[in-house]
Amino acid sequence: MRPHANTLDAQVVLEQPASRAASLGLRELAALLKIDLDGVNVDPGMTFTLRRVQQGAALYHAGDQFGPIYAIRSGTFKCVLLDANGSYQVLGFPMASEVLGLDGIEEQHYRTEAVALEDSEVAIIPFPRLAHLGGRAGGLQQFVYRLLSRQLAREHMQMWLLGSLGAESRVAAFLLLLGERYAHLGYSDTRYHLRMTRLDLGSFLGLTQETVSRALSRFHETRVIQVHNKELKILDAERLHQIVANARHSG
Amino acid sequence: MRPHANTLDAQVVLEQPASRAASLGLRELAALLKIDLDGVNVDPGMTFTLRRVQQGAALYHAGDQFGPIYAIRSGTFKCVLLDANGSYQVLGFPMASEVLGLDGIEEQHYRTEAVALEDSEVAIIPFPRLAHLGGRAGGLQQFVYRLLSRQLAREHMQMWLLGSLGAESRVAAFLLLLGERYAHLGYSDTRYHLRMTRLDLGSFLGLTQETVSRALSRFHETRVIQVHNKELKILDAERLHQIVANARHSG
DNA sequence: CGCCTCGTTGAGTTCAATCAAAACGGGTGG
DNA sequence: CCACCCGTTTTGATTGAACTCAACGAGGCG
Repeated sequence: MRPHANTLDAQVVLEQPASRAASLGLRELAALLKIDLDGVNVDPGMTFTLRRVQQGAALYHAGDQFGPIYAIRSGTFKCVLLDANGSYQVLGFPMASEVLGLDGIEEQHYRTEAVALEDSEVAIIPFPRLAHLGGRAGGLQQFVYRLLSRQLAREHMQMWLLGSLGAESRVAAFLLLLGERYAHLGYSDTRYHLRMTRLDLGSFLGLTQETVSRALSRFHETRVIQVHNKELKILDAERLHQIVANARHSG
Repeated sequence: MRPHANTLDAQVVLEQPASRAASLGLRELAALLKIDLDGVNVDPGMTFTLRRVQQGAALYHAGDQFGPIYAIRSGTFKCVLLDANGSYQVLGFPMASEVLGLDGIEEQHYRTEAVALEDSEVAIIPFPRLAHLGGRAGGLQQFVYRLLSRQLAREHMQMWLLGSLGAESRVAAFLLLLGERYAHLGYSDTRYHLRMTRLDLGSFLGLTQETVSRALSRFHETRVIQVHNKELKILDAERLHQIVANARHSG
């Protein structure tokens, strides 16, 4: 109908015998994801169930118990991070050959919501089962999975920060997050050393060094923080949280 | 000297007998990374070498052959994405208990540069060796590693886009990237369907729907693209690339 | 047909970048 | 110890880009 088709047509599967219609072999999955399995001994009998998702439906919701991850066979999704107060940040538009649900590994529940933008089809990859395979090295493998997942979650927060906060809110959020990280290491969360220059901080926050400096000065004047060079002390964490909540385009 | 110390002091290691000074056991590493290994059978003899990095030195450079990943034992780093034309984007400031180098797995070379912001210490995790463990399930494991790594690389690009491009550049970059993704799936890279609303696109790009719409209209007027609702055609990809190069604060 | 969401366009305003210059701080060498 | 230099930080004035508010047009669906 349209002059150009943009979906991997579901017919491909539908027209196959019914017995094969609802699953995918490991090699097919690897081909779909463009991952090379040469030299690896794989169980040829391993199959992955397919699942249809119609337009507007969510594959999983934020906060759902972590289960499988999903390889997209056809269609398009949007991945959305939902803020507490109802605002939302789109993190990406995964399409065929990409994977959904990876960010849930560490916390054991999905952190985002995946909504189909058109009728789509995904292969279900039972991640938990996968992770328990691999005998002696199994522990190490999970190790790394979690590290990677953690990193993903961190970057999602960063995208949220860059995508939906104004300049002062970004600086405020950064100060609070850095405090949390120091607290996690056993240090004070209200008094610490900024180890980076204003320029680096600006680059990280998507701001110029002047804007960063001005934000810090303003916070200092209003007694929210106390800052001298790289030495920083948070005086009113509550106010910082309020400033973060005053996002720019977030209602 | 300072009223509050913010570094995990290197003395902790230095003061131990020399034979133990330069390495870390698996359980210690897990503790450092705050990862639970309970119930997992681990090789207690497995150790990880420590490495010092002094302030200003790079642990690895962008483009280096991928080797180990690094767990930070003490200190602070900055992770920098270097653009072709010299501009740079800071992706994060990893500290103790976090991990460096994960984004290199998929492409087999590090995509970022990790510079120490203070004298620091890292544990070397020989990732390639790790990935080859795990017999029958080894293939699947690598499978997932790559997926995660890919995702990380994608989000780094997104952070670069949000952090250092102006509104029109963001839209232009998005259109080109989407074209590449469609090309990767075997479709036209110059003519495709936008499956998301302007609102979602705006959220993703850190812009309002109006700004997105205006950018598209402008591109349409100047014959760079042709757009009607969600139907899109790129007429002058070269010009789009130029627009992306005209970043806002980029060097 | 009427409703509703989505998209476009315009006018006015705000916020952060830019340009410019001065103050500061740490390090070096006289 | 002081003078100097460098990179960093701060502050000010101005500009411009993107947001906001508001209205209208177009398409989809019951």
